[in-house]
Amino acid sequence: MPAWTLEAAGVHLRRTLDSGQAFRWRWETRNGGPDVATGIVGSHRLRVTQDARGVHLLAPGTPTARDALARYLTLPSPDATRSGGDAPGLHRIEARLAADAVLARVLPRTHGIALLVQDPWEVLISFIVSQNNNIPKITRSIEGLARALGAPLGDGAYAFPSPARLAASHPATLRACHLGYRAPYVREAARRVAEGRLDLDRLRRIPEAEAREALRELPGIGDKVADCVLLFALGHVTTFPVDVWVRRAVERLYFGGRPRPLREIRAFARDRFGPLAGYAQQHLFVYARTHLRNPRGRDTVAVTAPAGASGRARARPGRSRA
DNA sequence: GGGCAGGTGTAAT
DNA sequence: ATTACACCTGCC
Repeated sequence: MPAWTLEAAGVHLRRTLDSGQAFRWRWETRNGGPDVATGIVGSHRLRVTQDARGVHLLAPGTPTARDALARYLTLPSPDATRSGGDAPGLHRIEARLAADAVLARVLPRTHGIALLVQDPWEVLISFIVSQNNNIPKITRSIEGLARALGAPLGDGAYAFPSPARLAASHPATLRACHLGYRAPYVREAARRVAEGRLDLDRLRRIPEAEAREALRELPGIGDKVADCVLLFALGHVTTFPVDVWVRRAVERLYFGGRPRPLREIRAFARDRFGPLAGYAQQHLFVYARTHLRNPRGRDTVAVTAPAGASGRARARPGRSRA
């Protein structure tokens, strides 16, 4: 009962936390009640759930934990970008997205995805680890880093390690986290941040393109990882990271399944979605993960079919992620 | 067991 | 300026 509640209008908590932005949330299913998620945000181990009234923070009940959750779930706005002003809210954002005929058919299956406001340092390392990798293994590597180098938070939870701790870590420690060839990338990023050669907070305040360039200076960071950091942590919500899933979705839903060069997909997204590109990307990603798992499938009809034919889900059962 | 997974760097045109 | 290939590792 001592839950503190956040209205979070229009947010689908589970979809949001499972939408590939964050790697530190675990769900437990409870029969008889709503599912509960436990996640590490900064130095807090948060337990949250959602019902019709909103998102409830079950524990801990401290003011700092509340602040951390509130900030985490504050929608980065494409309009008010860095000048303050009114945030549009998720309903309004999705209404605007639905002006796109394809997204209008995607949204019924993906609505409620919020962009989180995460710690840039954690996101940087997490997405370096994500390259040419899969989600379960990324999750284990991040968990391993936290366990080995992060501050203990109680109940077997550990904060994400600081740049200094990671920079000073022993190679064997990183090896035990199964980073593979990404280990040197992680180490170098940690060094640069720890030594102040890369100022992540500064990247919030400069134009997206400049921030991207700065991130790409780091070894092991290309457009995709840089874009993820810009979008998921630095408030540059017009960014459109293109991974294999988003690429698949765009090719399938907008280009009749024809392969397109990466640069074309990026340009297409800019033109088509403008300031809402970041949100559009999340919906396309989640849609692809749940409905386009078969690389050669023909499930484009589910979304691109004429108006009368929509409605019934055409998706195969498919695996859902752990 | 070769191929693939939320890419990137490098060496070839 | 594009295109191919290798790469840690775990899983099928």
